[in-house]
Amino acid sequence: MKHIAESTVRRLSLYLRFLEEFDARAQATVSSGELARLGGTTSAQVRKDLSFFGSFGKRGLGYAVKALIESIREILGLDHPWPTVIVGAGKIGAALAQHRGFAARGFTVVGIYDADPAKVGTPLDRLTVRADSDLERDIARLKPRIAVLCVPVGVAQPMADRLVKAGIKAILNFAPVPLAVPGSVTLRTVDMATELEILAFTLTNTP
Amino acid sequence: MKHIAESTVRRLSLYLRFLEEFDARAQATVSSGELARLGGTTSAQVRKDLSFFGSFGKRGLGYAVKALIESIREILGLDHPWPTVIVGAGKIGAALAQHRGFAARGFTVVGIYDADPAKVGTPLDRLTVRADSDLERDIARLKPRIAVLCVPVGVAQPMADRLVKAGIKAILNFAPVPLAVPGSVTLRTVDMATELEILAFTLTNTP
DNA sequence: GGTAGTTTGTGAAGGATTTCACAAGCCCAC
DNA sequence: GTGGGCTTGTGAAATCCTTCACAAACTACC
Repeated sequence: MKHIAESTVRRLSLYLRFLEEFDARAQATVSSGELARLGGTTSAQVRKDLSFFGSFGKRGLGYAVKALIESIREILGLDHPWPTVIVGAGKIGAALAQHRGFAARGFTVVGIYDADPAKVGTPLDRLTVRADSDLERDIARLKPRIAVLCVPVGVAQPMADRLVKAGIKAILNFAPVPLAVPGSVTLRTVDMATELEILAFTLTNTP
Repeated sequence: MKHIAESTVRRLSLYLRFLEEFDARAQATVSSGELARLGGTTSAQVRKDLSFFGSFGKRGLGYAVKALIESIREILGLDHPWPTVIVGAGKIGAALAQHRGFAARGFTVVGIYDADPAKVGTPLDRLTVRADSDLERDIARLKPRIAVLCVPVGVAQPMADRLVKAGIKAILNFAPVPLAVPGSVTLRTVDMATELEILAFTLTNTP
């Protein structure tokens, strides 16, 4: 398949949110213009984004909300659950483990791990923090393909290496350090400080 | 000034990290190639990024680490502190309030607020959760220009409106909903579920 | 002082993404 | 069934971002 820009995928995720809201309000169809207005983009952009994957609308009418939800779910791979592990049960890891939004989208947290014996055993929602030495066994058993990495900077790279070796195929990294992973593994780093710095830059450079 | 792409600013933030590491190891100069390798980009990109703001290197030699750190700090606006408020003392808000990386970059959290009386008074590091009714007075007094918004989806928009009215100029939004703010206010939304969905898409669409 | 070896800064080229603009298709009313 | 009013899907144009490639400038060493 042709390469799809990340910005396109990000917008599809956003459209999906809006569509679910429309569905909740029992609106049956929606136009590219409506989705665009909500998403802060243009109707042409919405149509182009969808057109990479097929033809989902009806001219003159717009898109059937329920059908488009199904289609986008399938495009994003959300038509089946994604067992996920969280590594690091510090403040951020624990917060994410209890985060509603993940489960709602099919990212089932099947385990949260920490190297600190003091944290092991802590209950978090329906989970209990487990020892990081259990990671390999649990990954082999529960077959999560995604890991959310919330460990301190110093141990992020070795832990990423362990996860890759254990069979993890995608890592969402919250440690403020760029990680090296093999090409067969997908990596995304979310760095809160960088986001604030972008804000600071904008404030500094706009009159 | 000419418009600068967000990707450029994001990379500058990254270069700054590397430069600080080089400085900690007492390396005095660095080439665009070294920065590029660490950052997963090309040396031409590094030089182009910097060239938007001036000419910082010496041909044949590279960049003086300490001087470039100073220059990038100034470009990003990190040469002075940024008082910041966190709104919402739930799991994510509390985690961010205690996050080391913010203070390290000059984002001083001057207050954390919540509407839930049960949370008000909770100590977090050197701060105590305050009532959200204190927001307007505190913003007027402490003059933060940046707010980190960690409230539930349902109240995110009204709270953003309040913050804007109170004088906040930039919002980092963790609520999974796009907010409307006036053009004079900068907004960034970080949506964890979207990040996971991008991973899911990649896993689904790579052989 | 001159030469070899680096590395920067930057126009120009190339590639990617967004926007434009319009034909084609659909519904509804009559 | 025909016309009017919408809305999609999509090539083409425009814009934005990255990579290329090379002259200019510096150090080191003889």
